[in-house]
Amino acid sequence: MAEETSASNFIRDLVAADRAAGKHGGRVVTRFPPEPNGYLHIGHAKSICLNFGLAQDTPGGICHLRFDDTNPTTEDPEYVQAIQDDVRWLGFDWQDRLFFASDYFERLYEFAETLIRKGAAYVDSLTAEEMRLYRGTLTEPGKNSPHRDRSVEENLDLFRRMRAGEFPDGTHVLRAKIDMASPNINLRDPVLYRIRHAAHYRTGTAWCIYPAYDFAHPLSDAIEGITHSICTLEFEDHRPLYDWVVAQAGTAHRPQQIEFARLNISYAVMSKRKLLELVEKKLVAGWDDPRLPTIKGLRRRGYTPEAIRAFCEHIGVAKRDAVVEMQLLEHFIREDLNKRSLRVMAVLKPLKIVIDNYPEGTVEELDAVNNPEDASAGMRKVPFARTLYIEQDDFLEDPPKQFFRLAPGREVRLRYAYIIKCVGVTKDPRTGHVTELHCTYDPATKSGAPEAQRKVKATIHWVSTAHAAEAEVRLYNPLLKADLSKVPADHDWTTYLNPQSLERVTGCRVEPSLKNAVPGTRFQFERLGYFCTDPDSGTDALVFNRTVSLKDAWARIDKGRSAR
RNA sequence: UGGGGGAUCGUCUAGCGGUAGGACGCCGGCCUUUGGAGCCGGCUACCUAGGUUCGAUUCCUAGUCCCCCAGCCA
Repeated sequence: MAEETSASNFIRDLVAADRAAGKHGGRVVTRFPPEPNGYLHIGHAKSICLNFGLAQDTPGGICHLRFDDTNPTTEDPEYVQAIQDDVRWLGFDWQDRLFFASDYFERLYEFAETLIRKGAAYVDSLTAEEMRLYRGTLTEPGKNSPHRDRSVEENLDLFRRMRAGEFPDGTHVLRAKIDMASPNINLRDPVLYRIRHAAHYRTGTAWCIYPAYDFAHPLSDAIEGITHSICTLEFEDHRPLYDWVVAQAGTAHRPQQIEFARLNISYAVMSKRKLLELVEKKLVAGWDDPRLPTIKGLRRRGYTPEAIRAFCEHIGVAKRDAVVEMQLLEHFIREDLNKRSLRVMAVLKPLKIVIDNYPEGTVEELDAVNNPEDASAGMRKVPFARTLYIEQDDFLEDPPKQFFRLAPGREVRLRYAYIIKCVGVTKDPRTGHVTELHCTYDPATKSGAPEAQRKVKATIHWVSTAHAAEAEVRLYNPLLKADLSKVPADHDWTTYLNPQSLERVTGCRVEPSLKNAVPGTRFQFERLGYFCTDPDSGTDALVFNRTVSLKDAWARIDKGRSAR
C-alpha cells in the first residue's frame, strides 16, 4: 500500500482533468521560465520539479526551458550558463527546447502594433512619477492619462519612433488601454513597453524598447504552445491581464495560468534580491557558498540531486503560504547519503592517546566496512598503531551517567579494532586541559576475533597519528539567527546573519584512504555526519564540507542536561 | 477601508457529506562494533459562530486572522 508513488496535488489533478477532457488537444506543454538575473535556488527546484515532472508524468508531455530575458539592465550570460548547469545537474533535460523571450522580440513588437491598431494600447508620455499619481490607490480609482485618446496613427507613429530610438529613456511607454478605475490595479492601463537604451546580452543594441513581463510572458507562452503556465501566487491577480493580453493579441493558442505557493525554508535566505546582496557585499563566498540554498551552494555543500528531488516531491504543491522546516531537507539528504556514502574515519578535534601495552613500531592493517547499508561497497584496510587520535568529545574526565564513551578507568571499543581502557590522563599544568590519554588494549578483543564478543557501551572512531592526513573541515550552521518574515521591513536584515554560520576547523586528521579524495566526493565520517570534498581541496590541503550531521542522541541528552 | 488568494497536528501535506491519514519533528522502547541506520509504540490538528443534514473538515451564511497587489522588476 505505502508504495513510493508520486503524491498528487491540485495542479497534477487539474492537468489530468484537462487531458481527460481533451483540452488543448490532450497535449501537456509546460515551461520553466527563469530570468537570467541570478542563480537558481531550492525554490526554483520546486518549480523545475513541478514543471518537468508534469511533462515526464504525462505521455507525450514536454517541458521547455525558456529564459525570460526582457530586462537588459539586470541580465547576464553568466546566469544563463549557470541556470542551464543547475537544471541539468538536478536531472532534467529540455532536449532541443531551449528558448529565449528575446528571440520573440520582433513578434512581440508586431503583437504590440496589433494592439495599437485595434485601439487596445496607446503611447503615454507621462513621467513615471505622474503615472504613479494617475494610477490611484488601493481604494481610490485612477484617472485617465491625457494621452489616452491619441489616435491610432499617432500611437503607431510614436511607437515606431520609440523603437527607432528617437526618444530618451522614460519619455514614453506603451500602455494597455483597459480600465483606470479597475479594482485590480494590474488592469489600470499597465505598461507594455518601455524605452531602455541599454545593450541586451543577446540582442545587443538592436532594440531600445523592451516588453514588460505582463506582455512578454503570456505571449511567449502562447507562441510556444504552452498549455499550463505555472507560476507563483503573487501573479494570481495578474491572471486577468494575462488572459487579456492573449485575447487581444488574438493568438491561435490560449495558455492557462495556474498559481501555486512558493517554497520558503526556515532560517534560509530565499529571496533573489537578498541572495544577490549577500554575494555582492561579499557576506558569503559566492553563489556557491555552502550556506546558501542555491543549487550551486547545496551542490558544493554535498547535497545530491536525488535528495533535492525527493524533498521537492514530498513538500507538495498547494496554494497556502508555507514555511518548510530545514530539518525536512536534512532528512532527505541523510536518507540518500545513508544508503550510498562510503564510511571513513576522521577526527575533527584530535586528542592523542597512547596504548601503553601495544608494541612500539607495530602497524596492523585492520579490515573496515565501507558501507554497512551496501555490501557491494566492500572493505578497506585501516592502519592501527600505538599512538592514535580520538575525538576530544569522546573523552570526559568526569562523565555524567548517560555518557558511554571514554573516561578514566572506562572501556570503549575502537571501531574495527580493540577494546581499550583509559588508565591515565596527562594535562597541561598551566591550563589544566587534557593533552594526552594513556590506555591499555585487550588483544583478545580484536574486531572479528572469536573472543571479541565482549560488549562495551560505546564504540568510537580514531585514526593513527603516523598515518593520518591533515585536513580542514568546514562546519555549517544556519545562515540566519531568525526567520526573516519576522524581521521588520525597516530593519537591516543582514544584522540577522548568524556569525557562527561557518566554523572552520583546522588540524583535523583523516584516515589515509582520503589522501587523494577528489572534490565533490561524499563520505560519511563515522559518527559525525556526511561530508563532501570541497573544490578548495588538494592533495596538500584537504578540505571537507559538512553536508549535514548524523542524528546525535548524545547531543540531545547533553543539551537536555545543560538546559536543566 | 478596493481587489485577489489562503486557513487541517509544532512543520509540510492528504481528504471532495460517512471512523481525520502520511511525512518530518518530538517522546518512549528494541536492536546495534556508528548513541548512525533499522524496527516497534506513542504524541498533537480541522480558525470562530450560526445554519442545512441522520451525519459537516467537506455544503451555506456571517465573522476572524494571514498573504499578495499602488515598478517604466519578474
